[in-house]
Amino acid sequence: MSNPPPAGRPDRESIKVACSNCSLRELCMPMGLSDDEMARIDDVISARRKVKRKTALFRSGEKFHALYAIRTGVFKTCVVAEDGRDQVTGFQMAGEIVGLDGIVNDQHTCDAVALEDSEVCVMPFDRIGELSREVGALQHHLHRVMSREIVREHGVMLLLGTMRAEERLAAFLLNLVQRLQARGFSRSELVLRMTRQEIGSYLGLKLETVSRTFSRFAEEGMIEVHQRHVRIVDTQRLKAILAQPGGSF
Amino acid sequence: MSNPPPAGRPDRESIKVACSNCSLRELCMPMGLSDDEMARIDDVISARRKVKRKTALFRSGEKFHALYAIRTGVFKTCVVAEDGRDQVTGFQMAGEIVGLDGIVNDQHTCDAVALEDSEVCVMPFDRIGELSREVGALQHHLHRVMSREIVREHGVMLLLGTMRAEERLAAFLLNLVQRLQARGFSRSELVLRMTRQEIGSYLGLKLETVSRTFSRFAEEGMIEVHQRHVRIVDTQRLKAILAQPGGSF
DNA sequence: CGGGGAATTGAGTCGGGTCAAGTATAGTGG
DNA sequence: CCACTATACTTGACCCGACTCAATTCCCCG
Repeated sequence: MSNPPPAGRPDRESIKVACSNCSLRELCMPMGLSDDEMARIDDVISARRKVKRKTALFRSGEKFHALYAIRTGVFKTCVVAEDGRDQVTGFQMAGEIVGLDGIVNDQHTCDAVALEDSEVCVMPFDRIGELSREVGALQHHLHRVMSREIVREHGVMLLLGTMRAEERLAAFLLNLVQRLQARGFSRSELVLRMTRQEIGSYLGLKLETVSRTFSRFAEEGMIEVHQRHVRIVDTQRLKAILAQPGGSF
Repeated sequence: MSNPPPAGRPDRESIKVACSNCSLRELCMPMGLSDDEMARIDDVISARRKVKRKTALFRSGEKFHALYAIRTGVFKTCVVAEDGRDQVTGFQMAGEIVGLDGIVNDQHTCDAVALEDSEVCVMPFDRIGELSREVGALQHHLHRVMSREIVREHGVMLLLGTMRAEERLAAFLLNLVQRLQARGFSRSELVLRMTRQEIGSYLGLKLETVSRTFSRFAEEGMIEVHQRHVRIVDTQRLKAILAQPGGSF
């Protein structure tokens, strides 16, 4: 664990990360930085951290000291009430940032759990704060990331507050596939990294309802489902579900 | 409207606002600032703006250029889907900040509508950005405000995703009265500034359900309801509703 | 190859939605 | 000041979509 890496073969855990040549740069970093600015940002990213499937990157109650940029893998974030009920608040993938919830009270208020073996960049928050005071683009970028999260959650509230089961699942699938496509994956084929239970928690449904709704979509020829493998056959019809409810107002 | 204010009696619309002696300072500003820092923040708050009941402070689609700190009154924020469905995403009162959603795309993504005649401080966002680069406390404060909003929305997602109607309304009332108490109002008496419809939208319920649930609480002697006047008679029992659902997992 | 979590499917129930009627309250204009 | 209207609220009856409980089936992994 704390042994020095064998000579000639650097320990992957401890080598310096370089945003400057990271393929996810355009996903999690501001655009149009000078070489100097980029180098200083590289300097802030202190380390990578691997997180094995089903283990937590952080848990509610832990002290907050860093934001995390996901390099590979998928996470879920979830909050739990005192009585034990829990709610998945989001699924995050490569290039997305987790940990923003911890800033208010210097303490995480949700769990971030890897759904598959994953790797993140650790970005100590005080360092980010310092640097963003000097690099305006970084400051603005951070504000945008937080604002984007607020807007995303508005969308989830709309979903949870007004949509029926079919609409929720359609919205979920379309959102997932859209984000995957932006990362170079297929726009019709996807592998769910989360269980029906977790999808249900996110969408405010029971796992049986999620399963049944998948089956109904499949029956109607809109998708093909084999366990966690989903193929979207008719994107248009899936989108049309979102516009249905009662024919506007 | 654009007439110069009569001499000797400054136009309340145009006079310089001073955070430094605002009674809401501890609600919407960072603590422990030097006089100099405070003066510079005063300088950023460009103006106040009055917003009449039922009119919008900003609307979805409008260009974003400022955050707004509420001085007096109450607002609701709501998002609307393409098909016209809308969802109230929050109710904001004195000392709270609205407009954070606009940062990502330089454009507001929700409406902020006054529920009673209100007044806000206009805080141009580029000025905030500049100043927060120099005043560390302001920078951190802004981050905390945004993070707090993210955490609040997590709570709403938990409510919408897992709670039954009674729990939702109990949580809503307890939250409202707690925030009012923090502002020096009674901890048992409150006047709702929003309709049953709006409460329902926020809680993911129909207005009839909200009304029925109020009536049930009243029947059971936990609250007294006369239209928008609510008296909380038994806070403990109201809190107990939140811990019920099935007796933990 | 066997064990166990995950997923599917069915039958029955119920909480909250829908539709509708009736009442209270706040504005508005005469 | 009062009548009139619009809007908000309450309440009842009925219905339906999602939940509950339960029984299999399907894989994935050791």
